[in-house]
Amino acid sequence: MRSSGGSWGRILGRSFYARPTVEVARDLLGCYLVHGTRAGRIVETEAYLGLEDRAAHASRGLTPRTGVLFGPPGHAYVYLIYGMYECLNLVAEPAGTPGCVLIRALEPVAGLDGERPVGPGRLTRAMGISRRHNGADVTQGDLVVRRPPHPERVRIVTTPRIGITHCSDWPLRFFVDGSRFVSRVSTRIAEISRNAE
DNA sequence: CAATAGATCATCT
DNA sequence: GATGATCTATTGC
Repeated sequence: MRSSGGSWGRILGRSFYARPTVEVARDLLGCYLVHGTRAGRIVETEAYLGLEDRAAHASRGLTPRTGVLFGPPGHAYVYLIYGMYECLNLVAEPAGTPGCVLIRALEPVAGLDGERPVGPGRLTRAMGISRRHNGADVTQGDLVVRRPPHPERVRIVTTPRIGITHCSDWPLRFFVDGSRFVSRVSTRIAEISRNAE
């Protein structure tokens, strides 16, 4: 696999991420998360916004931890949750504006050796992603996202986000309709629509 | 099935 | 010192 013509498509560049967080979250569905020889197809995401979104880390403002969220788009934000699991986010919006997309579930594609990359804490474990990737540029290097040459046209289901206490009604969770690899399907559905590809 | 408890620690108050 | 964008095992119906 070469960087331009690999079987998993072209690497998503900075401009893909420098857009409204919700757009990025929806458009990431169907793309491939690739770390070394491991790869998975993104089938579930959540958008986390800025100061107005009390569920987002960025709502606390600029702190040592949240610095990446206020930085340039196309970087990884990885943090430890519940002392035990690590969550992978991709920073969106232009530099200076916070916003990120939590990757919640992957469909296994390569190198995962039977581990089910479903759920934010499990997929990082399966993909070998950890806090060492915090701040890493995902438009180049060993951790990247690729868009397939001919993306499958899918239905996108929109629901409230999972596992949060604030803003728990905001419809900011997106998943590929019908995928077996979604963390929880039985949530009340806000909307079903189609993606652009 | 659904509901609950426990593990475990960086971050912020 | 409390909290939390989780997961697993266990209990209870």
